[in-house]
Amino acid sequence: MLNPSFLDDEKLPEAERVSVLKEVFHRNIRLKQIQRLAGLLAPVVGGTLPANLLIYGASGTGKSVTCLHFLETLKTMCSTKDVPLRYFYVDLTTPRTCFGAFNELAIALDGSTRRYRKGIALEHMQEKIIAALGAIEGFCCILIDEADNITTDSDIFLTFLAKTLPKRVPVRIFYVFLTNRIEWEKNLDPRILSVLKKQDMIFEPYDAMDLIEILRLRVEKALDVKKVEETAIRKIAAYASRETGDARKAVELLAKAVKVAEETTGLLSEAEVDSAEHSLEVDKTEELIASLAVQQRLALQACYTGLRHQKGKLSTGAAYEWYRRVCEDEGAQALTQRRFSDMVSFMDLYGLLNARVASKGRYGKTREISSSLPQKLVKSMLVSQDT
DNA sequence: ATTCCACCGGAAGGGGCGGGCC
DNA sequence: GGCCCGCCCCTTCCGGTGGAAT
Repeated sequence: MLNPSFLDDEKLPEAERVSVLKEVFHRNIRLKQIQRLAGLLAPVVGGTLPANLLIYGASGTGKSVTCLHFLETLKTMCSTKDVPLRYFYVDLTTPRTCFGAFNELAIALDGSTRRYRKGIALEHMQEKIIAALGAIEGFCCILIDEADNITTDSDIFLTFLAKTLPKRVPVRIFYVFLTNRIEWEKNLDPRILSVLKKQDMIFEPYDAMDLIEILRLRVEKALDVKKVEETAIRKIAAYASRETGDARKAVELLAKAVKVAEETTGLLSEAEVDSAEHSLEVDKTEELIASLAVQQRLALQACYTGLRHQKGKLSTGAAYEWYRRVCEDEGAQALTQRRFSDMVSFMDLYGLLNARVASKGRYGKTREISSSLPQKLVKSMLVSQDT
């Protein structure tokens, strides 16, 4: 491995990240999307305010990077025509409250890195934002990533964007909202929608060909190309595109496969990819188990201890008995069966076990709980929790 | 057809706590 | 920093349910 950081975006310095992205776009990936963006936002070059834009697309389809890249080009185009354009990026990737959203916006606008103290009145934040925008002229694009991620009072935030802000500042603003939830628009206040006067656009997931290009680029940057088989890349792309077409996942899988290859043959072929796929799945499950709440972990532990003693299926009642015993051992307060029942359905939902309701006629109706995890994982879980 | 088992899963209400707001 | 309200977790209560048994 020559330069492993190219397999992990988090570790890549900003400048490198940008140059990698440039190359992605040079290879004509996302070309269609860029052309559509251009079609919709082009008016600004001629000095007209374009409509606001709402972009849908699953995560990992390159919405953010494509938009950032495009806005950068748009900016240079504008400057050759003497149209002043600035753009700001508001990242709501992690859920924010209404206040938090204002905070992010303020940070993006005034360039400060520190977050504003919480406990400041909302109006104060709004004034800050207005002041920052009041200082600039011409056009301004605000790119709001994961706009659906505002947990509370998103109406207030959006109303401010749509109504208050344009009135209070001289700069002419247009927005680009990114979201991966198609139904977001539906739970918005229709009045806000009408003010926004927006246009929609959809980002298709990457197809296998796109992913192959992206992976090749990473391989060229990060690895000794001779040690990577073309078929392996294709396989990764196939895995990723079959699932969601998420480029991040594809790169993640590549990284894992490289790790596997390093530990074994030193050569990256299809076999390593398969093995990486598998171990990635195990990692995810372990992570999921580790992140469970205490009670849920106890319940899970109880189910699998029960299943060990009684092969096959377990009824809710029996599982609950095990659970009470486990709780006693651990010195924890056992919850009610009602709650336990909910936890079982929860864990079924997350694939940590199978639980389907079945009627046993005269002998009642219950969930049949059975294992859905590989034996190895179950063992390591029970061992690690016995300690 | 009826009974009845062993739970399901909705509703309502209590209580603790953490985040929003000043 | 401190207060307060909303949310989440939990319990209690209870009507509902599919199909073996009778």
